[in-house]
Amino acid sequence: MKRSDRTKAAILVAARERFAADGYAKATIRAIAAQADIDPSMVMRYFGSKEKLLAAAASFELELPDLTAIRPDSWGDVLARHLVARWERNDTLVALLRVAATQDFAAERMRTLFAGQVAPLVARIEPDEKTAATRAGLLATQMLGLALTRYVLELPPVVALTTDELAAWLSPVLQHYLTGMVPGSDSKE
Amino acid sequence: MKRSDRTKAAILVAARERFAADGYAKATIRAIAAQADIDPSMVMRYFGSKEKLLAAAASFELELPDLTAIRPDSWGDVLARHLVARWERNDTLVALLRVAATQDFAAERMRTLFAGQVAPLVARIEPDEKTAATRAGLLATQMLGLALTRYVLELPPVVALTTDELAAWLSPVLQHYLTGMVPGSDSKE
DNA sequence: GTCTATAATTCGATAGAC
DNA sequence: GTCTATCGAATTATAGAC
Repeated sequence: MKRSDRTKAAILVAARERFAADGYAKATIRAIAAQADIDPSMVMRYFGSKEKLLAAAASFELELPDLTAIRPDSWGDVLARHLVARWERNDTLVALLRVAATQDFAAERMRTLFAGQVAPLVARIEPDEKTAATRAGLLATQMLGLALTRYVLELPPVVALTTDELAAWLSPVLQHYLTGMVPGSDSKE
Repeated sequence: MKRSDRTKAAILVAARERFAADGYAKATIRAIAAQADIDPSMVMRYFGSKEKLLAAAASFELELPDLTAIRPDSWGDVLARHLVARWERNDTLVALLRVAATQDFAAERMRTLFAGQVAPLVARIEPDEKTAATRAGLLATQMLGLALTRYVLELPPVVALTTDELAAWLSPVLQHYLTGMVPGSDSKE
């Protein structure tokens, strides 16, 4: 374990915090370096550019549960609990979300993350390809909407909820998106 | 109707478009002025500062329907149709949402808009004050999540949905947040 | 009312000493 | 590896000519 590795790790931690708190433009390399207590030029030396620094700092795995190993009627419940727990105080997610609101390359990264991790999960339980993509997209509207209102906009009533209450409210919604009838054929899940 | 009024209106239109497309930092006064085909100094003359320009450009009414005039079991449906229709191609909303992701004063504005327009709507159909605030907050997670994924992140499956399909999917979710049982007392709506 | 010129900052990135 | 110094570019905002 070299000294440089520890320095790089410290930079990444500070970068996540600054990007998550301030977004891309306001999170300056100078501010990130100051928080990591190193020289700003070291950031450039190790990561090449600000954009590459963000790419390194905002890379992560959702580590979604395998729904095929679970009873279908508890999919929403399991997924809600998992995501709420996994996202609580997660600078990496908030950093990516905040930056993606203004930087195209970060939004593209978010789309890639969605296509690579959320869509495949749903594809394994929904045979129709187009329907699977739709269900995954709807899941994203609710989950990213939660992250946005709770961690970025910080709407008071959303912040006030406990993770247990959140999971309880979200569970039937995710279940609806995963198993609900597709509009056109009318019925209820 | 003075020339100056037309100029101000043109600036506001251009500002909404630039803020909605680029966020706060990248939407420069120069770029906004160029799009409105006027001199950058005129923007300062009329609005004083960039922050005041955003405040003027991102002010709007949600014009939510009065749910007390509607049968309770169609609340979700009416609200879903209304919001989906009202938000389609709405630069003002997207501008505020995008800027709120990085600028504290815009996030505060979003919280004010929520507290002033969404919360009161729910308060009229939910007697318990705390529960009403929670329901309103949950509504916001889904509706702002839709705006985020469809208009800002542009997740392909979410963009691909028609407004009718969207309303059909969202309707039971909004109904759940408006009328569903509060976690703790278990039952279904 | 409109525009030019520029002040005052700030930032990402680079060059090079040690 | 680490730091100083600085370049070049871009920004908001202002002062003032016409």
